Amino acid sequence: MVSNQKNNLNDSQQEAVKHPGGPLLVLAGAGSGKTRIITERISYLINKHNVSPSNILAVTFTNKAANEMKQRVARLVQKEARNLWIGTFHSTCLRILKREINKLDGYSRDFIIYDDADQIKLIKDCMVRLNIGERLLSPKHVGSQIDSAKNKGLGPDSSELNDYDKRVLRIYSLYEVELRKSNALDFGDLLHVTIMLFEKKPEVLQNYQNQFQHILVDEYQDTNHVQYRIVELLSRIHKNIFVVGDDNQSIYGWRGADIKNILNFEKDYSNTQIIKLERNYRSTKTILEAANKLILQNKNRHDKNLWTENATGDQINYYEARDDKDEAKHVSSQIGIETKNRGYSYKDIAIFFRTNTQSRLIEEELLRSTVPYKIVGGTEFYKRAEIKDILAFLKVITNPSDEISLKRIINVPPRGIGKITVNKLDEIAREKDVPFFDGIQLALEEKLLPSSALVKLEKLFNLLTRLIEFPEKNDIVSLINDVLHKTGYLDMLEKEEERRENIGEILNLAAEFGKERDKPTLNDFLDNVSLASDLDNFSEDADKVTLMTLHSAKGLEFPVVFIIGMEENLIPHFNSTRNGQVEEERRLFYVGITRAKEKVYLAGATRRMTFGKQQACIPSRFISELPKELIKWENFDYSLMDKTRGSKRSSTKPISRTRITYEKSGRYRVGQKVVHSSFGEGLIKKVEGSGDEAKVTVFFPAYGFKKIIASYLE
DNA sequence: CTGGACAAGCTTTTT
DNA sequence: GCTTGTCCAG
Repeated sequence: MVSNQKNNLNDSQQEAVKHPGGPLLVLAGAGSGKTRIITERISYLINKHNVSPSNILAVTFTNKAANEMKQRVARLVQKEARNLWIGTFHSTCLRILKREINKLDGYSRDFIIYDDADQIKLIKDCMVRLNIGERLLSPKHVGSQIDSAKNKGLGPDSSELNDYDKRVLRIYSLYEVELRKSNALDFGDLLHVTIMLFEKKPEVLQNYQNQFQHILVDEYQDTNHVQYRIVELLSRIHKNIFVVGDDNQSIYGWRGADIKNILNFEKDYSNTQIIKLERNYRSTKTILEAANKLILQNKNRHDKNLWTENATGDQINYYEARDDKDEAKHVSSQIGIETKNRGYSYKDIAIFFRTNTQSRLIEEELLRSTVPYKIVGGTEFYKRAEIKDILAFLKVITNPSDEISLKRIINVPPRGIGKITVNKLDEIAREKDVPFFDGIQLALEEKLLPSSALVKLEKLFNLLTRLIEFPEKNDIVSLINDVLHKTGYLDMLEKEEERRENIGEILNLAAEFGKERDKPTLNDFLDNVSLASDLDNFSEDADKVTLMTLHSAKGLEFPVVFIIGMEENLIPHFNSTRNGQVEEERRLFYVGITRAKEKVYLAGATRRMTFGKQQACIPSRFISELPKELIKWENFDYSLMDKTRGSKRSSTKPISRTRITYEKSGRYRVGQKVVHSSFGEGLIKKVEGSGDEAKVTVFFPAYGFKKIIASYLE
């Protein structure tokens, strides 16, 4: 938080904090003190209006934001802030379901949560059973279809899913049956089943409606339909719904977030008051002006005009790198300059990118130049095989019905139970209509398998039963240790230093969890882990450069921000240009720029390794949407004018390929009509160079003049 | 049944 | 370039 705002709220902010009640929409621009409004509002309600903390529900978008909010409120409030309901939609719904879900037929409170990897596995199993080949229908696609149905609150039998592929619907139906059998909920279920509960058990809904006298929602622009309904249902009695958001920062459309929720708020709630926060306390005038001009290109938005009294500050730097390696070197050397000559600490600096894979080269370069960094998200800790294995053991222990987890560990470490045995067990379980685990027991009792298999299965069965009977009074740490030793998992990792370290990390997590909770149960621990993400462990204390995706960057701020990969097909991402989601990509870039307090560095490359192949790239259209005078162009024309490089490169390539590109670029001449994948149809105005590196200047009616690498044109 | 060798497919973004 | 899946010899 910027110091000039530390103690005093401005008029609009005060108006929001002291809002008398009823629906309120706070349209808060980037850096206008959004989160602060919510914390101040909560403490105002508690301190000045004597509202009990347990009657307040505050929903945020990430666990990190929730934790931060809890801490800030705790500092402002005398009373027990612990009773506040602060969390993400998912964690809030989880909390409700853990108390109430048994009131719904077919659900029990000791359910476990399936993450998306578990979800995909289960979908694959279902597809095999339904004889639907993965070639015809990708499980991932099916998964996103199911998610999107759940985000709309639609079950597999819903008539509103008529336009869905029939096969997807059959998979969805079976998938639901299997989820119930495994006593598991997927991420979408946490919200979807909560709505079902509220609809089928009005008395449960009423309890919560009465309890939550005040509901506050942060990042309202990112709510999807189910989330919208949850909030709407819960606020019906007291109608004190206080939402804060910025439509310009809506970046989760792909997850079902509906920007209409914020655009139509005043239509949805009668007597809505709207307050706009347009003063930015974060960024320099330069950064803000660039961001404002950029977002002006979007049609679908509330009118806002962000302004600041901060200094003008430095120009925005744009560096056009030769290739992705050069880009990484540039970032790393600029970090060196900023820290050594300009007094910035490593923790003042962040590097944002569109896709997680982009981080690798940067990491390598930072390692080489010994710049300390931390990476948020990416190949997440919780996705590592050894972590998933241990968690699978724990899930089976707390919930033996969990088929996906049981199948994961049935032969880990290798104990001679292979595919054939598993398939037979599958058959047995399905024939007798019992969960997979009971199928094992049945096979043992009735000797339904060859004795060699039965011996191995019995060993495993006894091992698991012993672990399941592990007395509750023992803590989770010793349970994990027990799993590690008795299953032989630790022996298996004898030579795998890094994996053992990760195992150590999960032990630390369990120990910490044990300390935090009064009576920590295994099930709670697993819930906690399922909803946790790397983002939560992000700590501002360590003096390290932060690396993360543009999506994870939302809600954060840094004095110096680097955004890399400023190229067409990366931002806007390839998939978004075709689906007409360019506005959302623009908002994403907007989010990135507005994280910066003082300096913005943009970088893009003319060549980049994708799929293990060098690919030509052209600058992102968003670069040309920034006011030219605010930008310091570094190296911009370098790649276009450097002729030696072009000949050098083509000489290292196989002759046949060079010849082909020669012929291709030789096709182009001034006045010719060409088609580009992103810019559409255009007219050639100038041709420079030849071969692979030929540059063609093309006029596109919608985008103006562009210099393009010949091989990029159709 | 295991493990190694090879092929295929793949990349948005996250709770 | 990396990860996951498949095939085959042992």
